[in-house]
Amino acid sequence: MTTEKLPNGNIESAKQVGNLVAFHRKEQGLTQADLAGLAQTGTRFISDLENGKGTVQFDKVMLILNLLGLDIRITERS
Amino acid sequence: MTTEKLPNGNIESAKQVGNLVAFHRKEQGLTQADLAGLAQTGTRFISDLENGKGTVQFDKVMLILNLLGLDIRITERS
DNA sequence: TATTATAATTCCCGAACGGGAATAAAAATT
DNA sequence: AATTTTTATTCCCGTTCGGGAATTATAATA
Repeated sequence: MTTEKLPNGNIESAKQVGNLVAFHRKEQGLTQADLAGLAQTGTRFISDLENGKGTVQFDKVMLILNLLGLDIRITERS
Repeated sequence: MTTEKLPNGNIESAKQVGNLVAFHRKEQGLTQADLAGLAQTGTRFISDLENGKGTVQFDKVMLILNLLGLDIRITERS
């Protein structure tokens, strides 16, 4: 897997979100199966998400970010 | 339509995103058809999104936010 | 209030999500 | 290197998205 830098600024792609999810999941010592269990979803969804699949459902993404203690903020472009 | 306050802080629901989209779209003098055209999608998707449908596709949501000049930022919960 | 513009809802339906389970691949640990 | 754990990929298949178009409802303007 190509190690990509984590986005410090704005999110521009689903792949960046996937990287964030994978990073913070591991940071908390969780496997994909763990996170899938917490989110009441399947491991395939977690895998898809972490690999940057853009067509995943929006609310599921929000749920995962929430479970990992990540906040989403939307602001006007400066 | 119930006028709801726009979220100043973190996004917690798809409905909040929908409110943001609707607000900024109108602010820029765009109709749903206009925005749908820009995003190469249909008016039904815009309507669904603005009404808080959570199962819309993640990358489409990002595209719309982008087109409206809105930035997405994901940070660790303080 | 009448008229017009905009938005929401419904229908049909092809395309694709996503769960579960199994397998393959990759990573980690000893 | 061998074993074990974790992750990725594939399959089957029910469910649902989402486009287009038409209709209904709502909002806006004269």
